[in-house]
Amino acid sequence: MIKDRVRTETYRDAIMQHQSSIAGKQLHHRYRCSISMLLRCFPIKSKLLQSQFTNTRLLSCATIPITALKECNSLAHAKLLHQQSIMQGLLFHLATNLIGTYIASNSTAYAILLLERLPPSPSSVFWWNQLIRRALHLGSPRDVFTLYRQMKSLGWTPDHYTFPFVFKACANLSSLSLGASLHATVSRSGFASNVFVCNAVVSMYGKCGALRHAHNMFDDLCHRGIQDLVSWNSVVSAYMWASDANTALALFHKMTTRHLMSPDVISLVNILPACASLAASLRGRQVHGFSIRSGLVDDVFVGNAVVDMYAKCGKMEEANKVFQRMKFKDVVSWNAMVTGYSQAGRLEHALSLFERMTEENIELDVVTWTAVITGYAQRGQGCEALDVFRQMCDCGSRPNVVTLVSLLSACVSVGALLHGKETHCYAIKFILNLDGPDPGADDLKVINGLIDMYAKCQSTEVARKMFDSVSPKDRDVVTWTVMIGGYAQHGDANNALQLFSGMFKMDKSIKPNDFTLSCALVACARLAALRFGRQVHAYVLRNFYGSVMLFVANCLIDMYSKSGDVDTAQIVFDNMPQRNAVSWTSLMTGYGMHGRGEDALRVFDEMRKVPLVPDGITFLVVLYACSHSGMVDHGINFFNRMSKDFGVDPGPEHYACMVDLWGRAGRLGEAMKLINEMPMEPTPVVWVALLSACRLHSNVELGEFAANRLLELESGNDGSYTLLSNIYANARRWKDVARIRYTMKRTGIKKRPGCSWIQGRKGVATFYVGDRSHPQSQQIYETLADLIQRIKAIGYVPQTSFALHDVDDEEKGDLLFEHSEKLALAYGILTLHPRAPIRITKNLRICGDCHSAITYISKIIEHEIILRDSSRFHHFKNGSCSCKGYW
DNA sequence: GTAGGGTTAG
Repeated sequence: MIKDRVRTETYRDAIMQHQSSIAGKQLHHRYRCSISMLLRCFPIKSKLLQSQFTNTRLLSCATIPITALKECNSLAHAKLLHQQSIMQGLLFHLATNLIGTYIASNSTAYAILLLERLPPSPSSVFWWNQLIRRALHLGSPRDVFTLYRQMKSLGWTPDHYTFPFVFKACANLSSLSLGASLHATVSRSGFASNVFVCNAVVSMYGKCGALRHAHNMFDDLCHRGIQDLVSWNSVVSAYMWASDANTALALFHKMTTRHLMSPDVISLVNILPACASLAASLRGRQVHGFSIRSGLVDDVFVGNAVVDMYAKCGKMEEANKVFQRMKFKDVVSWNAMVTGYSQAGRLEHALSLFERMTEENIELDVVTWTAVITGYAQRGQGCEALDVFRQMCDCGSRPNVVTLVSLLSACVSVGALLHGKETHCYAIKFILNLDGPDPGADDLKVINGLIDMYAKCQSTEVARKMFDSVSPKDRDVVTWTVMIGGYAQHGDANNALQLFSGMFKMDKSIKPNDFTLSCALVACARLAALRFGRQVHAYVLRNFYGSVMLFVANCLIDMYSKSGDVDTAQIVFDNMPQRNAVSWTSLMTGYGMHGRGEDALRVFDEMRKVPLVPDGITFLVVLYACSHSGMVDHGINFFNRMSKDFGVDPGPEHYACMVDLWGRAGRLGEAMKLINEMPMEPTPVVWVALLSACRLHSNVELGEFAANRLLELESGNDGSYTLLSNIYANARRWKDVARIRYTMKRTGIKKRPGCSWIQGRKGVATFYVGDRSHPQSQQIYETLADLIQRIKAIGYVPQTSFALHDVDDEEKGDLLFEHSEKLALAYGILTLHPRAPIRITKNLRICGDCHSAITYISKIIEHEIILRDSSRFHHFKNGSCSCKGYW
């Protein structure tokens, strides 16, 4: 009956027949027949059957024609086919179909089960390759190795299709050891002549950071004459991985000119970033031209790379032109533009593109968001960056390592410790993977960012704890650099130098880079640690011979001038192969600090001849130099010309400098007049300049006025209280002194203790006021007492107003004699070679009495005394000081 | 029938 129906009836009828056999609990036999019939007629159509097939109890006795099942690819079909081929004794013939079906339906475990039972044969290696390829594309390089080892242990021989996949897995794991041993296997098994396999080797070495090996393999291919375009592309890509864009470009050039290879899409997307990273816009333009002529520019990858190349070369107009003409744009095209504008500091353009992306329903990805966050961070708009981060999270976009590092730099730019901590929490929750024994490369980037953030947000101790928590073997040069830099800028510069030395001792293999060296030099400059600075300089010369990096050289100029040796700063400057605006201003600042205004102005003139256009900072430095050298007329002249002749409008800092200039020269009326003429509200620095001048010239009324303005703006500054208190003390207004001292006590403002240190023969010795902790303390005080006696005899009179106490004059004198700079000087005289210069650094301004005493002392000793205070340098020699009273 | 080289954020 059923047979008849099969011949004549429709699918619907057959189904009905089937259903009735279930409902009527018909004989098993009939049920089997109904399934067979349905399958025979309608093998794929029947959803109902698919669900029935999984019922193995029913299927175990049904015989289904194999042809009906061959083309199916669901797991259920595969299982049925598997079962039927066993039943019908066809498994061996059908195994490969089955494996394919299992792989296609993501059931690799079944596929492997079958492969384990199959006798190895070259033609069936195909299925292992399929499995391996699948694992690779799913991003599981470890599974690739498991499969590779499994197939070998079962007696299969990998072929020339297998190896490229496995090499790629090595590359993804960046495991040179796996890659190299696989390379050995390949050479032994006679695949050395297969260009596909060899190209994969080149690529693997490149991605594992073994550039030399990659190039050797490539040379080998060339030598045997079997290299093709992919070989060239692979080796160029290897150089790009090693960030050697110069060689990449040279190879590309050789490939196109000498070997007459015609670049393809991949050659172009390889070489355009090389042009970009070198800002070689001319070469980039040539490549762009070629891509237009060859029509390859229509490829979205090429188009994106061209846009990015122009953007990185700072040619946003060109980038935009290409972007506009692109037939097909994807999110990368937009990102390249957003990033370009953001990097060029044209954040408004970036933001408007960002908005257009939203309007045009282009899905923003993590790169888009990160580019905007970075744009804000670079501008110092940390709050906006954090807002964008929140928006990003709200939109469901997952921040990654780069986003977090950018966000941390945004926190740094606004000193937002709290937001930094929030970011830290976020990192722990979602980004950092701290389960393993040691942090991965991505983890380390975030940890480095966190150390940097804590150090720069005034939490050097937390930063140090994090630094210590990273095991020395896991630290990279950035880890060391951010910690050293944190100490140099925001913590104790001594710690920075200690850590810098410790780095060499702890890890012989670690090499400081230009950032590390700059941070160490910043610390030296802070401490005026000339000897340490010279050692760093020597290290630079030994290890970076002929290529002292611009940044480092600028720091050397700063270090030498701040350590009292501006002449060596000039030598460093003279020997620089290239200079930027910072080099010039650093040198001018150096001369300014030492009161060598004439030299500063000479440098300014030379700078204009280069020619370099002076900006706001240049003028600030020039005015500073004039003011510290007493060159009042020059200063006034520059101040008047800067806006008129150079188009640079003076800011509050320029006004402060002018107030300083008038004030030091004792022309307080003119200083006050200038403040009144200011087009903007005076900032604290302006009032500090006036207050200092009032202290210098004993003007109580104006001093009080300045101090009150200052305290309105920032009440927590101990310096302003001290200055005012000194003014009162000088006028013998002890009640006012007491009032100030009371206010300070009440509001918890503490006067920073004065501290001086001196470059001794063995190291640095540090002194506080009245310090008796030094082992040679007794000799130091004796030397000092002797000196004071001797200079009193030649006319020195202690200027008691500098002692901040309402006590009788004799006692004040005693306190004065214990000032840290005097102690340091006595120690220097006691321990240094006769005639060796004595280099002293003080954290605050030198006290007036000390200045007078040291001037006298320089008359009776043979040493030159070079003293740096918080404002400038004083070179004492033969009874006079280089500051000529301008301090 | 499978394979090698690729764009954007720090």
